[in-house]
Amino acid sequence: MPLKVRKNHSPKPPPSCPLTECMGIIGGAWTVNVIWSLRAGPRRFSELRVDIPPVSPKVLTARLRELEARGVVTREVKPTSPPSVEYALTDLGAELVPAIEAIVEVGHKLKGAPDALVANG
Amino acid sequence: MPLKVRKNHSPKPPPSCPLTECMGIIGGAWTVNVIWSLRAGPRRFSELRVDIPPVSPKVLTARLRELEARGVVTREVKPTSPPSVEYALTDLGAELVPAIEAIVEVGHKLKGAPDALVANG
DNA sequence: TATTCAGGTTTCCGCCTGGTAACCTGGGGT
DNA sequence: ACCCCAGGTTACCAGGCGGAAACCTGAATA
Repeated sequence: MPLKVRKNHSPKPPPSCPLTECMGIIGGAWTVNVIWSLRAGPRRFSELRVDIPPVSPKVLTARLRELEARGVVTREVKPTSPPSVEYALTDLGAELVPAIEAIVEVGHKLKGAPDALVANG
Repeated sequence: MPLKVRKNHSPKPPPSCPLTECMGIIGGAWTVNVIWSLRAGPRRFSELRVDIPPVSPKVLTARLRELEARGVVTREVKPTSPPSVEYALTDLGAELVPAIEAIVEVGHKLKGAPDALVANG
């Protein structure tokens, strides 16, 4: 038996790099899509699910909670029946929108074929 | 025995979303750091390793190959001895720099504590 | 002959991430 | 009495993704 050492041994080397730190957030699956979806105004949980069909409720919840904890989005429960929950970008979150716009822009121009590797002399 | 189905079954559902597609690239570990490191001019493999100490050669190679295949960086072998290899951003790659700048900007302002989650009623 | 140096490649292995599916809560409608 | 809806939560599970370490090539240098 090889003795598994838990990796939570020390509190973790600080990223100390704002780039790495921020990528730790927006790097999660569907995170940028959520922010993108919120750029035009507040949106409810189930609306986000429609905007981003492949996201599962589990992951969507996880992303929204992370973004809320980091101050990127707000969460507001409306006392309707059934209660609905609105998510919106904070000012901080709004700062990410131009970044994501640039990413989308590049996305449009990307060559889609990783197979192009083999074809070039 | 539960019958493992290979996932390469069909050529893959097209991302069809430029955002998701582009995140597929820059989402890889250290990718943004590489682009960030190249923003001020061309850089050799071992210089990048110095710029980004925690990156392993395996991963650095993988990232550079991907970025090259997608037209984000160029790779040029200089016939010195030993031969050195210079990587540089393409025009397309340069488009990502402002995006990454915005990400860095947000990174500076992020609250660092995910543990803040538990403390709230 | 051995070493160094650049720029990788290869193998192995563990973790974390994300997908799937089932379940939950509470009020309102019929 | 029952179901539905919103907005989740939970348990389980696979595999991809990245870290670590060892190895490789060819020319120049000691």
